Amino acid sequence: MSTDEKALLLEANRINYRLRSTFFYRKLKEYNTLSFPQIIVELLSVEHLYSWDERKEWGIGEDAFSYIITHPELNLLQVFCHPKLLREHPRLLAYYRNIAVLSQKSVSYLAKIDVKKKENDVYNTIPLEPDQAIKLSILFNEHITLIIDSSIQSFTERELYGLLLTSTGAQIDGSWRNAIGEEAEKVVQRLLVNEAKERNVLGAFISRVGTSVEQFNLNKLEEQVSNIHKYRGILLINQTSILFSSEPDISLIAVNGTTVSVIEVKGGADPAGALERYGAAKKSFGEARRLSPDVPTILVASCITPEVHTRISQDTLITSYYNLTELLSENSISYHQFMNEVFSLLGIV
DNA sequence: AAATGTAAAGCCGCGACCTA
DNA sequence: TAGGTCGCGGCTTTACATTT
Repeated sequence: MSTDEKALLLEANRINYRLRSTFFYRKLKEYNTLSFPQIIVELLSVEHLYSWDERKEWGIGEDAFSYIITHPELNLLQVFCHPKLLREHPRLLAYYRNIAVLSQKSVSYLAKIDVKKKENDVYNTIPLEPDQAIKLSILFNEHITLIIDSSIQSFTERELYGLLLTSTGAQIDGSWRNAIGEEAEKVVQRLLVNEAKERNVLGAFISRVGTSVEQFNLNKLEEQVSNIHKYRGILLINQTSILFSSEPDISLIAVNGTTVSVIEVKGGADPAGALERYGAAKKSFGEARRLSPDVPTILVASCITPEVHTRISQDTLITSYYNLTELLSENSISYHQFMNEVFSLLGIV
């Protein structure tokens, strides 16, 4: 790797990790994680209105139960999930799930229940069915019982909140991984739209909702480009179009509706993940080639290791490759190469 | 038949670990 | 040490089912 490339990579990493820091902070607020303990404390005033007689059926271990009930600062509602409470306040699903250190994905695997919608349901419009409340309580309580038992009579309130936060951190991390890929796709989409405008070939935007189109209007362009997620593509004045989707991320569509080329964007910058992203791109391109055997495929990736580079250059599945970081630097050679390739595939010189 | 709801599969990757 | 491999997170799309 040249010193230039090293500097480029370093700068890209610096930007990415700065974004990651603020992303975590933003998500922590968005998930309302810190408000849960307060909500629980408020509920403690009605704790006597909840019976724990059936605790055995709810997955609560007897040792853990007696430990909590005799603990000076921990309360039952704080630690164990009560099915009635869960039905009354479905949003607290997120609290008990994280106390039990279960991911949304794990709950969907283990209890076959999609908790995401219910956790985000601020207005309590989605009811939680009785059997679901029981099922979830059992799962959560079994896990928190495991944790308390493993602590050997030393579990504290601070540790309880520690669990809440670490589990939430894992969730935010997963969300971040999505955001990386999404953002990289959008970056390339915006580049294409702007270039289309520069070349005076931008005809209209295709809206994601319904079938509406928005005629190209210079005054609205800036807003449209910053809200690129609202659009599923653009129409060009030579009656071709560029479509944004997933798998492939971007498709170039000919006058007759056939796909002239597919573009896959990989935003991840971690060298350790280079081969994996290469594999993912191959998978996407494989599908495109299956549908039309000779279609040119273009890979845009942030980080390619030497090993992956040699594989790409020998791989007929990938027609051409561009470095995303290079593409983004002002007036770079690869930017022009990329744009020339894309627009000539669309019949624009 | 159209609209809406739900489950499954696929996509977005990272960090830890391990090896050449 | 670089980077290949593994396992895991969330989110979106797709396929299928159900309701209107």
